[in-house]
Amino acid sequence: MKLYTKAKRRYIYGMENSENSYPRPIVSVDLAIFALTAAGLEVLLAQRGARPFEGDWALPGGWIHVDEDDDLEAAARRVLNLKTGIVAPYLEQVGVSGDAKRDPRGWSLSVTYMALISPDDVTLRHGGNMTEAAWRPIIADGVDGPLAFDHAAILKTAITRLRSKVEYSTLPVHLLPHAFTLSELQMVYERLLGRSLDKSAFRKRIAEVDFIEPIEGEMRRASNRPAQLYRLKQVHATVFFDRTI
Amino acid sequence: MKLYTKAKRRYIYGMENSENSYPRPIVSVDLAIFALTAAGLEVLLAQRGARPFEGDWALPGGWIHVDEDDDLEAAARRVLNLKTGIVAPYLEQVGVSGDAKRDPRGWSLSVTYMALISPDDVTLRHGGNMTEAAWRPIIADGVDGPLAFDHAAILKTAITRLRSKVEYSTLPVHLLPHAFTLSELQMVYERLLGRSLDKSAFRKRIAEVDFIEPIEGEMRRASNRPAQLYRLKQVHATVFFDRTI
DNA sequence: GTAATAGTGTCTATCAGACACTATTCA
DNA sequence: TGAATAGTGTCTGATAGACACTATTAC
Repeated sequence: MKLYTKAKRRYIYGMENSENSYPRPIVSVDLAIFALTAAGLEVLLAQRGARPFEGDWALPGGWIHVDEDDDLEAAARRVLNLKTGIVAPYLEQVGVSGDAKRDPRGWSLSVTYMALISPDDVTLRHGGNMTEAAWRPIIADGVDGPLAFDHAAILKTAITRLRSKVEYSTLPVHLLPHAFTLSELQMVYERLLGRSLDKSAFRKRIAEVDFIEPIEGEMRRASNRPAQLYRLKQVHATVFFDRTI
Repeated sequence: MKLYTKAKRRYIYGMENSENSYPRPIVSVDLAIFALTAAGLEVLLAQRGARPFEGDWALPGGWIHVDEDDDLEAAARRVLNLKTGIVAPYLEQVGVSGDAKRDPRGWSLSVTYMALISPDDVTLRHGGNMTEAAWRPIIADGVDGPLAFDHAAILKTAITRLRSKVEYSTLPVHLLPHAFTLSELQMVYERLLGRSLDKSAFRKRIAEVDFIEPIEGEMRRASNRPAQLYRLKQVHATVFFDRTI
């Protein structure tokens, strides 16, 4: 899709410093929202209600509202809240995808954020240019079936990022609700990694990075020994181990 | 800088699916180009020859040329070649910075790439909207003196990314020329980390990740025992250690 | 008491790093 | 031979992980 001839582009280029009339790419913010449910790791997808790719599934996203969003992260948080009702989850920029062909409307950018949420906290919403939203299980490096735009590639990048951080960081804690036990935290790691961990070694590792604290007097009770409930010490500090969990 | 009233924006929003006439942010591609010289780790800066921030120093960058650049990385490579003459160095997307205020011309995005190059390979060039280019030493988390836009923050992110990868990956090899000795590679790590490494342990680590190979028959000669020269096995495969180097 | 899970202690095989050693060139 | 750096071997203190143990609740 060639909007300008080279000569025309050069002319505009010469003006860029005064008025910046250089042709601008389209920019959207898209989210890979992950949750760990009974079915395993899942991602939230939205069915598109408008062209292009009408009826196809895609990562939920939207345009930047230049008069409303202070910055990129604010735009991502707005989209997240619009789709899930969640206000303050873990949100991390994954990267940008941009080329001439990913969107038939022209040269476009997608700024991708990854969100980790607890399924308990979500209220799915839809509207705007999406007709439906649904959780879809992660299989291998993506989901079953095609996605709109280059969202399959974007999702793969986000999954890779998530998996690599599971091995080396405290990031998975954001998939749990506010209060959780050490056994629950260990299970999150085990399910994401697909292997079992030694309880003693796991607790040693968690203790030495010191990112959670017991909630005084609060216990998870069942028909066995009660378990201490923990919470994050500081919500936004992801700690990295110097080796595998 | 409010270009549209809320009502106006909503009207345009309604059209987005047919013609995407939603207001678009400005997008630039900026580079943090690192090299390890006699003076230490340095970054290439360009002095701006046009408003805004005329005369200030900035990361070299440019606009996306929608009729010329196939994708974001192509745009970054074009800018890199324009400034340094280098064709195929290590290039990695660091992230996007975007908000309403970083550029006085309006809501803008900067897609940042980090490049690692060998100082031997560079031929500095300037022209276009930059008057001069210069290598500036990295001090702590940035350079001495202010930078245009939010480039100081962007540079800080790139430096952090580089430092974290030095500890855990084979990435520093890209700061060396095509052929290098193991002692030279170790020195690169030592200078970047600011601490000395044990030769035996270092070589064990390098050997086990298997990313370089000896160049048959080629040796670095001086007035001592000659050293085997090595090269990267596959240029674009950065290997990660499962612990600190 | 039993069942079930929480939480802790100990022992060992492994290995990263310290250090010393040998190798190979030039002058 | 001496100087200088390349390259290798060995030993040990630290520790990750295996495994067994104790603790505390419901019933």
